[in-house]
Amino acid sequence: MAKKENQQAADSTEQKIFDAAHEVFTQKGMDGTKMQEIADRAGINKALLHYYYRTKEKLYESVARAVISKAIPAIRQIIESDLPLEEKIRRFIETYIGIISRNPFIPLFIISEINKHPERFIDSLMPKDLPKPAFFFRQVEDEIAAGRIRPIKPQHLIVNVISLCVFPFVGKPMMRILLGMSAGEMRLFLEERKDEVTNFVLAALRP
Amino acid sequence: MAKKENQQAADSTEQKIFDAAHEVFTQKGMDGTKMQEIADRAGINKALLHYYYRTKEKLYESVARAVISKAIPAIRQIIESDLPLEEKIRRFIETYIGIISRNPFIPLFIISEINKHPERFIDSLMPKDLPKPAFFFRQVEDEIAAGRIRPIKPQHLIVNVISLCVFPFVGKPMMRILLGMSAGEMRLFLEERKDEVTNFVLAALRP
DNA sequence: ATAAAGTTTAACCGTTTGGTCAAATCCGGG
DNA sequence: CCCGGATTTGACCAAACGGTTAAACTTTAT
Repeated sequence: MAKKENQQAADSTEQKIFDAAHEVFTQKGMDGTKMQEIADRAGINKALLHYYYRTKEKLYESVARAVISKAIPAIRQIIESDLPLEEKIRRFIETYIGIISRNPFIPLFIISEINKHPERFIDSLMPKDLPKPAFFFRQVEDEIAAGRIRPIKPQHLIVNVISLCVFPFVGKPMMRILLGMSAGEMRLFLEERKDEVTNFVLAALRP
Repeated sequence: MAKKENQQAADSTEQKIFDAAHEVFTQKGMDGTKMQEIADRAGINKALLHYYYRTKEKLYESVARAVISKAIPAIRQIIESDLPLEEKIRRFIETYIGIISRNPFIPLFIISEINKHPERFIDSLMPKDLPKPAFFFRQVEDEIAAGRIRPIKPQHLIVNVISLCVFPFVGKPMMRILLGMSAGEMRLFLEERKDEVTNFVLAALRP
């Protein structure tokens, strides 16, 4: 009982650090983040960062792993499921946009990380359980062969769908400027994305 | 004549600094770039960075302005031209993907900058001559009214086109992992994007 | 109650960083 | 050649930065 409370207290400091680091790293990246800032945000002494996480690098990797793993399982389940293709595409779009809406830092963080430190991403951050799109590709090809969708390379299709889901969130500030929208208008616009992307993709696939 | 040579020598040091800064800033961002590194890359004494550009911030802004302005004029000309809609979309895709292919750092740089420092972007880096999409929007609406394309909100259309053009380049390392491609295969894949995006968009617009 | 283990603190460390400054050097014109 | 302006150099600066350390404090186990 007393041991359990202590465990929670230890978890609490470690968790405080993690949460603060999560906020600052996702906002300012690795280089722009100072350890003192994380400590300030967590309301603790900076030395504790090293007590619990040893180095800045390791703290960053912990956060990065958590960020990266936030999206993978649900996406993987859909990609590898045996739902009919159209239903799969609908589900993918709905799920992916849902996840990104609730965690808008994810795409930019991952993209930034993988572009700046490809080796680190591949060597230690990349999840082992990435979705395998082979079944999806076969589905696309079967639908093409059956004449139910127009011919398209499956690789391009999946890249198109991902692009349409992700980029408006990544490029949101710029889209907003280009479209001359207020913050409220932009929020509404992004809420429409699920339907708009689904309709666009399915329309593009008509034979 | 002799004065001209001196002018060129001055330009040469300033240009050397700019070119080196361009390389390092676009790769490592503002926070990850050290002034000594730029000086090393330019083969000059670090104090010259301050002689010519005063501060790191000003040097960064010079580079950022150049990066941002690389894409705008050609894009703007197309968006605001009175080409027929289908031709406009073809031209836009071809031009935009062409620019990004030759300058793959542009999207990530701009996205990173605008997400990390929106005020700086809006206050001092944003070009005054951004494309105004109003005419494009009217064209889309006219084509819908005439039954030549299927109904779609013009704002979503332009965001879709931009997303399809840009994101595969921004997310290239991740796409490559997902698709299990070699570097050579990925290059070929990106070369196909012009046609694939054009076909996809035009297919999506069929009535 | 006591000792051991765990956690926290605050001062400190060496290195790095953007920037400064005065002297040296270069250049062009008279 | 001399002079003044422009450019370059190399040493230096203070602050920032990730990290260390030993002592103090807290918690746990006996």
